[in-house]
Amino acid sequence: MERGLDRFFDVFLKKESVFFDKKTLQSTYTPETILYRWEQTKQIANIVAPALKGDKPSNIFVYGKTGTGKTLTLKYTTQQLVEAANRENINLKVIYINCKLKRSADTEYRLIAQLARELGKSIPPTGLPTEEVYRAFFKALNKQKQNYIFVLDEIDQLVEKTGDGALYNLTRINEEDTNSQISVIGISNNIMFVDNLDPRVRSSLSEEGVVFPPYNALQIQGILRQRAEIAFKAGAIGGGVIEKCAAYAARDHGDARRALELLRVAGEVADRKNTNKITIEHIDEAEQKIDRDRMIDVVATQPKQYHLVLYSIISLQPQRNNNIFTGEVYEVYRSLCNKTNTSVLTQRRVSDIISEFDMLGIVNAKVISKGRYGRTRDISVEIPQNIMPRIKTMLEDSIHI
DNA sequence: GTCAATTCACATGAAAGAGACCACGGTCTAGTG
DNA sequence: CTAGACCGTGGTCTCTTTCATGTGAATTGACGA
Repeated sequence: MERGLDRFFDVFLKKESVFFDKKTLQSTYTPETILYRWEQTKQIANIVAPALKGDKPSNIFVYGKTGTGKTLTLKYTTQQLVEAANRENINLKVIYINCKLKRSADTEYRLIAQLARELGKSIPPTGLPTEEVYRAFFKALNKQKQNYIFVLDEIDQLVEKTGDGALYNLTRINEEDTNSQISVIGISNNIMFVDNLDPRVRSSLSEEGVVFPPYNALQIQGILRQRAEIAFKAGAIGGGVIEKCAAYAARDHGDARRALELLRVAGEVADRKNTNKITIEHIDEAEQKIDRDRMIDVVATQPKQYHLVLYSIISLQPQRNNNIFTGEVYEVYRSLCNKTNTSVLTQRRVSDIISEFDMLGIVNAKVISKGRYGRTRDISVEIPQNIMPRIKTMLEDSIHI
């Protein structure tokens, strides 16, 4: 036994890998040059440049689908700006905040608390009135004369969840008598969200707008090549591999992040198969693997009640051949709850849970009208057959059947 | 046969409640000089 | 006298319930041809 494991590790260590340095394929990696985004970089630089003279730059609204380089470009541009400001001895601070991160900045309280923390205040995660946090925040702003740029990533998430109150207050700070001036750069991948904004917030936030169009297939190829040069050993990429990765991603609204992930996983697949060249087949496999892993992960991290609902849907699937209605799901769910001694949620809630599964892509739930026989959701399961057994046992484990 | 009214089975929205978690200020207690 | 334990109040946040309102087409039933 021990000998066998010895050999295993030996083999593992000696095993050739197609990778040279994987990190360039990770989404956190910042390349030295950002491809195909010169136009946007220039625009943003132009808008924020007045900060170097101590003026307040206009607020910016940045829009673009996921994986179009928004965050990357913005981080790069603001970093350059800060460096320039330091050279000129200008007081300028850029604070980047991602509003989507759970328990970090996804509510008004947490956003302001996070900002205040960045300014050196220590704010408890909860327990204080929001006003109190605002006071602390303003005090920190006023402590010294300084210009701030707040970059709020995924700002649409914040507004969707908690309204535009925080933005309203932020954009109004300059009207008040403060030592510091602040500019807000809002990043969103949803254009429609500005429509639901208070008109004052909207006009103030979108003083300037910058749009990040999706990459086309050729551009994605360029990006992949740039990264692959460092990520893989020479000759590790078979013919047509880059092209195929790019094609997959371009089909899906030009998401470069997806393309990079695809390439990385394809490399891992190749490694596992002990080949030293990535081929087109590996990409197909990688694509499936990504989808499967993602779905398994999503299901696994749902809470128990969700598992009960999903299990109800899945157990209805064979007999009803994918024409499952909310009422039926609820019936099964209720008896399941009784069987497993779990508290029963209302149908209202279960209805919401089902639509959340829909959004996660685990089921497809379309609202249909059956005329005289009412309105309901037409639910069908979207879990691929080859991972169904795993999902099922996972659910059964979770709900103790 | 045609057309408007009816009706079903939920969907969808808004508001409020429950419970977990937490800060703050005041009061109590025990230890110290 | 003071530091720390303890408690009540009031705050946020998530998940949930309650109450109210909306909705689209199959069905129904009145009507006229």
